Amino acid sequence: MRGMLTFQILWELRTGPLNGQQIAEQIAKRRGTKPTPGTIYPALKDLEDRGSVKSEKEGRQRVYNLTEAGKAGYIEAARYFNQVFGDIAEDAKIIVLKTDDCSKC
Amino acid sequence: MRGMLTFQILWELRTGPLNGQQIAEQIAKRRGTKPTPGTIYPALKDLEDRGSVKSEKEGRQRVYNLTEAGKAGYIEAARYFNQVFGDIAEDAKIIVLKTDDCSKC
DNA sequence: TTAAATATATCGGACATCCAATATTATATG
DNA sequence: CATATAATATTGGATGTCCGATATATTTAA
Repeated sequence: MRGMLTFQILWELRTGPLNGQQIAEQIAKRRGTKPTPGTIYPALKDLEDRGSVKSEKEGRQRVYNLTEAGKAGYIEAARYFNQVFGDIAEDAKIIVLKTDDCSKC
Repeated sequence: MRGMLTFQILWELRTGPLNGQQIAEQIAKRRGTKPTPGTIYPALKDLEDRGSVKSEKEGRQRVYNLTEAGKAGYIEAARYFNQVFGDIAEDAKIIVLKTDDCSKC
């Protein structure tokens, strides 16, 4: 699906400003592997070019924040995600619950 | 995200055999636009080459079914999806509920 | 002061998605 | 029988993802 990385970045930024490496670490927590700089920085640059995030350089770190447009875009993407994946996500959750139960037997 | 289209195809096939156009229509129901032949048939061919689905030609239709490997692969992909997107999906659902409530005010 | 570590930034290449356009095959309709 | 429709199949191009490698900038450690 297109746009899933940027959607995840917007999701991470919804709670407050983060720098590039922090975003990568948050994504790593969920997906198990840390995205490399070659993944994170072009995506952040693209989001900034499109006006969804704004960054401020603080020393060697660049801190990223959602803009108003970014918040609106995140909500729109969340609605679309729910529309496309809502049922799929429910099934996935059930599968995990069933599989975990079985693995405890 | 990589692999999301094939994950959706496996999800549609989990309930029984479908042909290419039926799969496209099921995906269209959720995402609002119907994938074109250029999207569906290469993806189905790849899934068959990898042993996740098996097809049988019936007249001008080719009917696709999950294989045992496909079922296992679907469960694995569902677990990964839940791991990466479980929290995101919950938030997306909350956003939809809140936005729908507001649009009714 | 210098070296190491951290953070950022870029680029080329590979993979997956997505489509438009085109072609082929098989069935339905006139 | 000829035409239209439906389904499949393929290809090239564009977009997004993802990475490894490399380079630059800044802070920290030796």
